[in-house]
Order: sequence, then structure tokens, then C-alpha cells
Amino acid sequence: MATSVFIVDDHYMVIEGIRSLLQHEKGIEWAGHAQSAASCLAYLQREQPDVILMDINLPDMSGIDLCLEVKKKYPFVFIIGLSTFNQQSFIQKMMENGASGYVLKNATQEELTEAIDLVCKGKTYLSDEASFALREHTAAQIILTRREKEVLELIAEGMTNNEIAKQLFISVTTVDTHRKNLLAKFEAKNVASLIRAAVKMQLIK
Amino acid sequence: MATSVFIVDDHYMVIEGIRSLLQHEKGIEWAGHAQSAASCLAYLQREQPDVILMDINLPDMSGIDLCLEVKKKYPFVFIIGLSTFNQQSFIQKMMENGASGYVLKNATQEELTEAIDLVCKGKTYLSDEASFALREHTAAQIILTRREKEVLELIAEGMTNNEIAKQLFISVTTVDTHRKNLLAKFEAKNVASLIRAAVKMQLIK
DNA sequence: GCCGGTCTCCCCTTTTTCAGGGATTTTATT
DNA sequence: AATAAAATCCCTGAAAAAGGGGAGACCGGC
Repeated sequence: MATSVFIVDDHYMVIEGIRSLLQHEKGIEWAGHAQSAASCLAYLQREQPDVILMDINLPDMSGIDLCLEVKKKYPFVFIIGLSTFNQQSFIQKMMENGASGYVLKNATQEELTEAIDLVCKGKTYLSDEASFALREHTAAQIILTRREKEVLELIAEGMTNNEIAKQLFISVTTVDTHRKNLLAKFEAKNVASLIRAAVKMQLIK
Repeated sequence: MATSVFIVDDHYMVIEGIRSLLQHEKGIEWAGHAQSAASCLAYLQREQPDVILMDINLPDMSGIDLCLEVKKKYPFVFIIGLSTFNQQSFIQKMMENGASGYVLKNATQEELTEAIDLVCKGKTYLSDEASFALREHTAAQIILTRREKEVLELIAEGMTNNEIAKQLFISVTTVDTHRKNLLAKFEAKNVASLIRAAVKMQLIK
């Protein structure tokens, strides 16, 4: 029986590209496509494909969140993440949320079909670049607590410790402690390098 | 006579997508594709297409720089920029460097062919989102002087005014002046918001 | 030659950050 | 119940940044 493949990507050209790559492939059936998380979820209520190729960037919800939601509702649908080369920091989160594989958008037809085949058998497929990035990223990953994230956000907004303290209804000294922990975790010597690093790691927008 | 179209994009799937969109289009001839700036330039030495669809993100050189170079050497080749929705800040630079149009990667077949037709006639095509972004961006554009850029870079590195002064062989007070001007230009109240804004506007990486 | 912009330098004051500690309570997790 | 992790709070003192000025030198364009 043929494997049905569904794709979620907001870029029409990418959908077309994958369709074109897969259309003559035996054993693969085109289940359809969606350009948003919402329409993907709507489709899944009617029918479930074997594999979903899912972009990280969607207009209404991130692929990471969508992945989690889809896996919760339809655990037997396998998900393969899709992204461009410079979004590798998301791979980790995507896999944590239940994706079975990860393919970069410059993958060849062979890589794509191999990924679909492997994933259907319950295995994991990571493109070379993806698995490399995963190792790199895991090493350099920085885990922030809830409060630290909040403080970081507000620092990035340009607020002083005093202002942050008022906003969060805590003491200035507490904010200062969180700030110090942030600086330590990022190995940054001041806010400038902190914010730069945080933006690089996609922890703030 | 048919319009020959060449495409430069490092994502194989996007190339396939566009090829699939254009292949049955009368009046459009597929000239080929390249996945890097270098191979694009190599191709152009042999023959020149009428239109190049050019991605902003290339592995070896940015599309913006490639655009400038191609236009310098082959001024009669029309270039249409290609990008995803969240890279709109590059549109301005692409147009400044001689591009004739800009299309987002979620464009439909109609938009794409319309863009190619218009551009061939020497006109400009901007997708709705692109022209909107252009207006937004132009209004909010911030022009930095040579020195300000240098200081900004070093601030982002986490250096203090003192360290920057030593590095640039100027007085601390001068660095401070530049810093103040940067804050004023960005309408930022401290480095945190300055760096965030600068990263957003792609002035630093 | 003049003007605008850039780069340079200096003054002052106040605010904020940074670097060191230390310490208690809350909240999971086992 | 014990432990670990997170969140809370406090102190001191030095360093840096921010906010407010002013001012001379250089350079390119009109």
C-alpha cells in the first residue's frame, strides 16, 4: 500500500517543488497540502495521512507547536520537519515535540524519499546537516527558567531593573539576581552581548 | 520569442517548485538553475538569460551582493528577488542594487508569470507584501555613519566604551558620543533595546 | 567661501549595571 | 520526608552608561 504524504508549508513554491519531486514516485501518494497550521488541523479531522512534511515557519503557529499538537491528537501520524539551513536551532525542539525526522529544503529527491520510507518504518531520519546541527546545538544549549525568560524579554524591551521589578511585582534585587544568572548562563559580560546571543539563539525575537 | 528564465536558489525544492510552475507556461523558456552565486556567475559567462530569479540567501554570497555584481557585468539581464515573508528588510537593498522586481516565495503561478512579463518590458514588479514592506522599511530606515557602525559592532561584542576607545584609538568621550548618537537614531533608551533593534534591522548579525 | 555632516574631544550629574558575596522561601521531584 | 531547583530578598562598592550640555577640526559639495 502506498504511503500517503501531506505537506504543510506557507510557501507555495515549496509545495509545488515537493509535489513535483514526489509525483512520479511509486509507493507515495499525494494526500494534499495546507498553507497554515489551522487548515492542516482541519484536514486531519477528516483524514490522516501516513506522513506530514511540516515547515517550521507557518503564518498562524510555529511548526514546533503544531508538531506537538498533531502528535497529541494523532500519535500514529509521522512528522518530518522541513526548514532552511539557517534555522537549525529549531531542530532540537521539533524532535522533542515528536517529529520523526528532519529534512532541509535543499534536500534532493533521493533524500526526501529515503526520509519518508525510513520514518514510515518507525525510524528516525535526520539529514546530515540536521544531525550535525543537533549535536552542535545540544552542546551549546542554554536552558532558562520561566522567570529568567520573562526578565530577558523585558531587558530586551529596554527596561531597567527598576521598571522590570515594578512590572513583575518583585524586588529590584531579585531582578538583579535573575539578570546576573542570565549573564552567567550566556557567558556574557553585559546586556549588549547577552541580547545579541539571545537573538542568535532565537530565545527572543 | 520566448523569455528565458534562470533561477538561483540554494533550496532544491524551491527550484523544483518554480520549474514545475513555469514548465507548461508558453513564452517562458527554462534556462537552468544554480545553487550558488559562484555557479550562477559561471553560467552567465557562457550565456545570459532574459530574467534571473534570485534568492536572497545563498551559501557563498548574499543575493544582494550577487545582484549588484550581475547588474554591473550584465546590465541587460533583469533580476527578480525571491524571499520568504520575514526577510522583507532586504527588499530595499535588493532594489537599490538593480533588481527589477521582488516576489515572495508563496507567490502563485499567476503572480510569478506576471512578474516575469512585466520585468521583461523594463517595468518593476513588487508583490503586494513586498511593496508594503518597502514602504514600511523606507520610513523606518536608519542611516549610520562608518564610525557609528564600527562602534555598534563593538558594543554588540560586549565591549565597554573604554575597551572600544582603545580598540579604535580614540577617546572614551568620543565613543560615548557615538553611543549617544546611536541611541538617538534608534530611539532606544539603552543598549538592550539598541542591540535588539539593530539585529532586527540586520545591521548586525 | 560657506554649510552640513562627521568625527573628535571635554564637562557635569544621575542612574543603572556589574561583581562579589549571603540567605530564605517556594516549588517540584524523587 | 528529603533533596534539588527555582525564586525571592538583601548588602556593599566600583564601574559603566545615560542624559544634559558645549565646542573645535576636517571634508565634501554647492
